Formats: sequence, C-alpha cells, structure tokens
Amino acid sequence: MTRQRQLIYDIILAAPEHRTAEEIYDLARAEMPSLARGTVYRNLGLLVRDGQIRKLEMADAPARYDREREAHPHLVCQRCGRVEDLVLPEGLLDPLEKGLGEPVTGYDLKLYHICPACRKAAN
Amino acid sequence: MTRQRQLIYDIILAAPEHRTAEEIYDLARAEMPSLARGTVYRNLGLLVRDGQIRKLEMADAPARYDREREAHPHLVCQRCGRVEDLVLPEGLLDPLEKGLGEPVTGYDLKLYHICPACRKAAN
DNA sequence: TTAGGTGCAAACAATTTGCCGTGTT
DNA sequence: AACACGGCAAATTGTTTGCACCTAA
Repeated sequence: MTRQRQLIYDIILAAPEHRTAEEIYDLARAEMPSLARGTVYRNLGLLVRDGQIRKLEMADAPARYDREREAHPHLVCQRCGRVEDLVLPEGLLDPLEKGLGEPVTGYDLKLYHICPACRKAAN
Repeated sequence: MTRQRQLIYDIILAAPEHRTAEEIYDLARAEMPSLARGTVYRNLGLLVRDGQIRKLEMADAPARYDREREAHPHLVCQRCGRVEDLVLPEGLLDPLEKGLGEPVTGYDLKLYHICPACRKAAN
C-alpha cells in the first residue's frame, strides 16, 4: 500500500459514488498533483484483483468503481449515467441458477431508469 | 436496407452466436471483400438503434451482438467469453422493481460461469 | 539490494467521425 | 437535385505498457 494506492482507495471508500477512473484521478490530483493517470489505472486494477473494490462495466461509457465488496445489483440512469446500489432480495437469482444445473461464479445485474433529476430536467 | 446492412443483419440472424463487430466484419468480408470496418460499426449502431438487434457490453472485451429482440439474461463464460441466452423466469425481477417504487426501463443480467469446454481444458 | 512502485510518454484496442464520392429516389 | 449511405483513413476515447528512476523493506 503506497501513498498513491492508499489515496485512491480512500477516495473510493469516502463516498458511495461510483466514480470513473478519470474522476478518481482528478480528485486524487487535488491532493497529490504529481500523480500519474497510469498509476490510477494500475492501482484500480490491483485493488479490483485483490477484491478490495469492484469494477462496474458501463454501457458505452467508462468503467466505474464500487467500494462495496460483495456482488449486488445496480440502478443506472440512462441519461446521466449515475449509479446507485441496490439490495438483492435473498435468493432472487436462485430459480435461474437452479434451471442451469451448473454452478454460477458471479453475476452482474443492472436495472435502467431515468433518475429523478433527469426526469425533472426533461420537462 | 442497403446490401451491406442486409448482409450484416443476415449474419447476425443466421446463428445464435453472439459475435463481436470484428467477427461480423470478417464473416461479411468473405462475401463482400470491399466492405469497410466503419460500415459494420455504423450499421450495427443503426440496427441497435432501430431495435432489430441488441448490443451486449462485455467486461474487458469488445461488445457482442444478439439477434434476440427482447431483453433476456445471458450466461457468460469467464474464460473464453462465450455467451448463451437464458430464459428469464416470468416476473423474476418484479420484487426488485417493486422495492424501487419507480419504473424500470430495462435491465441487463449476466451470470458468469466456466463453460464445459473450458472446464475440461483446465484439467 | 532488490522487488515492487512511480511518472511519463508512447502504444493499443475498440469504436467513431469527416470527407468525399456514388448510387437511388 | 437531394440525400442517405459506403469506403477510406484519420481521430478519439479509455486503458495498458515499456522504461528509467526511486524507495522502502
């Protein structure tokens, strides 16, 4: 855990936002102006590999990072890309897995909507 | 529907495979060698926009395209990236949507596993 | 003193775009 | 003539990598 990795990790832990690498880079540079973009990507990759954070692949947009360690669904605004965590009702996906007969190693569930802010703006 | 768009569309309809733009480009060029890569991307975009096909965003890999018109879950091999369609049990996601109180405009559900071929190869 | 990490810049992969020509209505 | 689309190549975007230097165990 170098200073730079700690900084990046702290930024992710500090808020429930699901930020992009670029946003994290900007926030981190406010604190450590010498920080390189490559270092951000490298450390995000390592944090994901070690299971300390999660990477969310977004549709037609840069990936976002989630401080939550366990798999859970997300609610994504189709307009602005904002992401919220959802709670997965216990055993919700069981019927699907059951039907498969094979073990599932993970899942990715996103629900799309238009967030209140965007819906208001659309008027 | 130009010749090139029809060709691209036919390739997608012809098989249940979920191919990448590059794979579609290669298959199409076997039939029409002058076809440009940009044309493939342009037409895939239009076909998606018009709801004739679906785009599947993959984790750390190029997007794939699905001939199925309606939303449905996918089973993705973590090793080789192969994608299969799944059938979503009726009303499976209702509890989630219910809990939200807001309308959901769509969803994206992927289950990850190791496909039989890859599991065998791992021995 | 050596393994791992950094900053920097160049490289990359997937996709998009501008431009200009061409076939169709 | 208007126009949508194709081919081509250059541009963009998001991300990765090679390299030389540095630093903490």
